[in-house]
Amino acid sequence: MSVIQTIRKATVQALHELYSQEFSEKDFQVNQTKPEFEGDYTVVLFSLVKQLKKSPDAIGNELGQKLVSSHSTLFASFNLIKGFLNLVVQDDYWTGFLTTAVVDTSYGSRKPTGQKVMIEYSSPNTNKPLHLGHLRNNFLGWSVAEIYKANGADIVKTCIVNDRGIHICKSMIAWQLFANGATPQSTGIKGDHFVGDYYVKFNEQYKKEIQQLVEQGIPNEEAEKEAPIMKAAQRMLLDWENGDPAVLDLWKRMNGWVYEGFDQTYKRIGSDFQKTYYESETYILGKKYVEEGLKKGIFFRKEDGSVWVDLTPEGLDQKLLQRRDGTSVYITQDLGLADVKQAEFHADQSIYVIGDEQNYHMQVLKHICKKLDIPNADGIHHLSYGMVELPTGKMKSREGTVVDADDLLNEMYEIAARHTQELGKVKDFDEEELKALYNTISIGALKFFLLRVDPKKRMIFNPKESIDFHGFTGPFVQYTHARIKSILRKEHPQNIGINDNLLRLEKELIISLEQFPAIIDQACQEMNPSVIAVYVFNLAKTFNSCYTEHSIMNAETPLKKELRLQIAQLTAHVINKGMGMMGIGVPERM
RNA sequence: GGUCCGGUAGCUCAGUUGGAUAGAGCAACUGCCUUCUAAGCAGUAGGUCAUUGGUUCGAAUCCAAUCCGGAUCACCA
Repeated sequence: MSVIQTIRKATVQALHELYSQEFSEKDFQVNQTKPEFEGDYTVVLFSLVKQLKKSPDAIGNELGQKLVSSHSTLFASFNLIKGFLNLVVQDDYWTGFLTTAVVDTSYGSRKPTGQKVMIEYSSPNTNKPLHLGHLRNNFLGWSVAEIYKANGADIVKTCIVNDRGIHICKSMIAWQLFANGATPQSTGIKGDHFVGDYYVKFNEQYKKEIQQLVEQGIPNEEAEKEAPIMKAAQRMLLDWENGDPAVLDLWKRMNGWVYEGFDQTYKRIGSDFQKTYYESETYILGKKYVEEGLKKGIFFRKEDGSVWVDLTPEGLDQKLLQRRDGTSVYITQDLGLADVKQAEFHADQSIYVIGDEQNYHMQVLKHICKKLDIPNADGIHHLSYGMVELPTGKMKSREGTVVDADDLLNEMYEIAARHTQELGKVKDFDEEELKALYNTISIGALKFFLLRVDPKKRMIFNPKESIDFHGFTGPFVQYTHARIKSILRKEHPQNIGINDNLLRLEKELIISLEQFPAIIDQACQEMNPSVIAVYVFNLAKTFNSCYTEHSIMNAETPLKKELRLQIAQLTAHVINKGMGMMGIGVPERM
């Protein structure tokens, strides 16, 4: 049990014994004591005043004495300032925690709870390469999965690939028209970029054709429908749905190119999935729910034959589920997929990592799943994240204002390499080691940058300023780890018991280390990796202060040295584990 | 127009079961490498927590109204 939990329980009991009334942990607050006061944790007394009809000072004195006398191994003393009861925890208690935790190689991981959690993320389209927005999605999904794992959950990572539809047909048509049989192999262009280029070409040609038609006096709206290249794309979509072998063949070929490209990028950023679903295989699945919903009277059919669900009682609108021509729409596919996934994995919780533009859609999906009695529909959760924007505004692929994922990764790599060389670091690394280090640093900087912000907030990325390697960044934390490892290579702690007075920074570090499991828990509850990022940064900062202030190798006494080695070792472990939950590696040297 | 989300230092962001004098990083300025890695440390400066009112011992945090920004409400996905 954590210190703060112990204090809460002890306080409930002490209050009960003092005043013969029932209390719960919600009747008062326990916070970490502000640095300007003496103490480690603080019980806020104001909320007890009404119930006890006593002054805060009176309660504080009685409670403080009671706590210190009944928990003498935990508390050293207390002091009382304006209704705040500051408790000083025994140094022995902290060092006792330290010597136990430092030998626990799994510190920070809970035992398996049996809870099964499905996380769907990434979900790319196969007509263009990944961009910065996808990276935020990937990093979030992967990280939340790791956080759940650390909290004892059994995780299934899934991905739904949007491999069919008009957007793919656009790339296909443009390739037929303009490629002259070129391939990624013949041009040396990465497959997903290759296909994406034809998507861009389609839009250029489409624009031209619209303009020509408009110049012929055709209204803009009509021109958009009548442009030959658009009509060709629509025809191709029909041919695809009718199973035209030539179209299917081209489709498979071009998707294959894209997957090759995606695989490279996924490998580079460390994304993986246990199960990948393809929309081309799942898009018809929803139909049976339409029938079922109609039978149960949950859905209704309008005069034109289209099928709807009425969600006005839930405060939403009516939603279309099947077009009048009998084809299904986006949400219907999602219904089918939700059920298939559930049948395959029986998850208690199903998390969808999707942009906040789909908040409404996901709300509707959950309501319908519940109405249809899809198992564990209550466990559906939309992990909604904000868009990544440029200083100039939203990224738009059609206008070429997207930050491409591969380009960005390459650029980061170059910066990491240049920066490392300028600092004159690791002169004795061979080429392979250097490559690995530049990768670790650049990917770490990028992941940390995207994960340190609360997912639900929109964030701004300024490519000009690029990403810093100083301050609240991945490399800062990685550097702290490398520093510690440099010491531990020279000397390890003996892992003996410690009985020594703690200096301010030593104690601050141990307190922080002790909070790690609670931090993981919070990050898990909130599905928010930024909680980990902030924590790990603060830990590293405190360590660096301590490092400069108090020498480890030349400590005042052998016992001090042992203490600081233990702190250093546990700090390295927690940094490693915390960064690992964000998919960020930590180097031994940098 | 309805619904949802956001507005905290010049910039990027922390800070919700309401708690002590609102915190980091970047940028600016001042110091610190003959001592465990200076991708570091110590310090200075920078605030009407969008605005107004309310709730109470106490509000960046809760409530109401207003202003600003965004998303969404498609027989697109």
